[in-house]
Order: sequence, then C-alpha cells, then structure tokens
Amino acid sequence: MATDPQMRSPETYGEIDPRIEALVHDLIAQVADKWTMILIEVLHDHGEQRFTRIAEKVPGISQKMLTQTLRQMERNGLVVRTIHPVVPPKVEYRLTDLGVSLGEAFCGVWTWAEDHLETVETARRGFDGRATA
Amino acid sequence: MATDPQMRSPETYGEIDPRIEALVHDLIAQVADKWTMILIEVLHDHGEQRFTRIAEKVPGISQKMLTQTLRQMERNGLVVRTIHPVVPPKVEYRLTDLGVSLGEAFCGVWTWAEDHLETVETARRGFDGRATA
DNA sequence: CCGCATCCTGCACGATACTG
DNA sequence: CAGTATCGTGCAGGATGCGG
Repeated sequence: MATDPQMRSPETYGEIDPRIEALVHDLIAQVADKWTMILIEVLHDHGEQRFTRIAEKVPGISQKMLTQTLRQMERNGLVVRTIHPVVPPKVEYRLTDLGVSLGEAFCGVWTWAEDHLETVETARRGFDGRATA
Repeated sequence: MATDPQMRSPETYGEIDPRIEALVHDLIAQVADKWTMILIEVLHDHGEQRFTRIAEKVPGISQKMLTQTLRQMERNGLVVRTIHPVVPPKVEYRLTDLGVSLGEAFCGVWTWAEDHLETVETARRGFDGRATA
C-alpha cells in the first residue's frame, strides 16, 4: 500500500509532492495488475454488470482475483457496488465518473502504444538480435 | 512476457488488436514495476547519466534492479546505453525520444492523480470506515 | 450467487559475493 | 565501475472447499 517511507537525501530524483507520487504509483500499479484495466473496459462498454456476468466476459480470471480487484477499485472510488437483498444474492458493479475519467486518463498511453507499436517491436528485435549475437 | 494466449469466446470484453493490447499491458506493467517511472524521471531531468550517478539519485534501488530495469528499458527502445571503452569502465544511459514521449504519455495519469487526489483519499477513508464498522 | 478462508506454488526482488 | 551469479524469502495469485 504505502510507498517506501525511506528518507531521500538532497540529491535524489526530485521534489514532487510525495502524496501525489504515492498515489500515481498506487494507481499505475493497480491498473497494471493484469485485471483492472480490463474490468474498466468491460464496465465501460457494457455498463452496470453483476458479478457473474463480468466473470464471463473476462476469461481466465479467478473469482478470487475478480473479487479482490473489484474491491480495490471500490475502495479507490472507481466502482460502486450495489447489493440487491434478494435470494439468490445479486450484486451489481458500476463504473463511477471517477472510474470513467481514470480510463480516459490512460487513453494517452493506449494512443502512444498504437502510434509506436512498430518502433517498440523493431527495438526489441534489434536488442534480441544483438543479445543472441 | 507474452500475455495470456487463451482463446476468447465471442462474448468477451472487446475486439481490440491483441498486439496493441499486449503492448499496452507490457508497457503499463513495466512502468508500474516500481523503478521504471523513477528512472524515466531521473534521466529526463538530469540528461545522460552514468550507472553510479543514477544509483545515487534513486535511494533504495539495488544494482541488480537498476541493471535489470535499464536493460528492459533499453530493449523497449526507451534508453540508449553507451559504453565508453576506458578503464575504469564508463557506461552512460540516455533517454531516447521514444522514452521521452512515453513519459509524456503518462503525464495524463499524473495530471489525473493531482486533480483527483482528494476524491480518491475521501473514497478510501469512506471505504475503510465502512469496513471497520 | 457471491465471496471468504485455506493451502500451495512460482516468481520478483534484496543481499551478498565474485569478475573484467 | 559496471556488471553477472547465486541464494534466500515474501508475497501475488491460482485451486479448491465452505458458508450465507
């Protein structure tokens, strides 16, 4: 959760607000965690969904990770979790405005990837070629 | 390295080019890996740097992780590694244009974090409060 | 249907020691 | 100085089973 509380000597990498730094890192880490990005996409494209519907749309995810990821997202205010008191239980998840805006913030990265896909792959082949040689 | 090659049934989360998908995920994963983002920042702010200089500016990093992270960045074309054939060895790392532009692509996320820091923290406190109760 | 608890496994990463 | 090699460990995450 919290980022390294270690002291930074004068000559470290910058004087950014450590709270922003920590949040940015948390956020990127969460979005990078293999599932969050996909869940944002699913909830964005299909709107409010119940647990099992989401699971169906994300092949390969275990319910443990689905629960866990949704909980973190809820904690960060990215989704709201609505429990309908019926039997059998029905729980629905909806992306908040905050969640939508986070997805949009990452659009820049998607665009970058589209624009530079070839460049990166070329760089990788070059590197791997040199390594083999 | 490669992302889950598993088949996606018709009702999965979207029809995006899987190569883009994989690259975006690789990228976000790398940037999230605790050090890459910091190294981009250091190299951006201070220009070309040699190995030990970078290490000094990033307290807490082990040389193993510094080497490893820089190698991945090099492989992806984000930095160039220049070996000066002198004794003692002198190796310098410089952010490429590609690396700079990736940093800029993530600016949107930084901005988002600055804009929504309070909202996220409030959401977290709310969630944690409810959990405790 | 939803989700928690438990167990198990692999990998990421730090520490340490050694080379050109 | 700038690495590589080896070892130890903690934790992320899958599988399974139970509970409301």
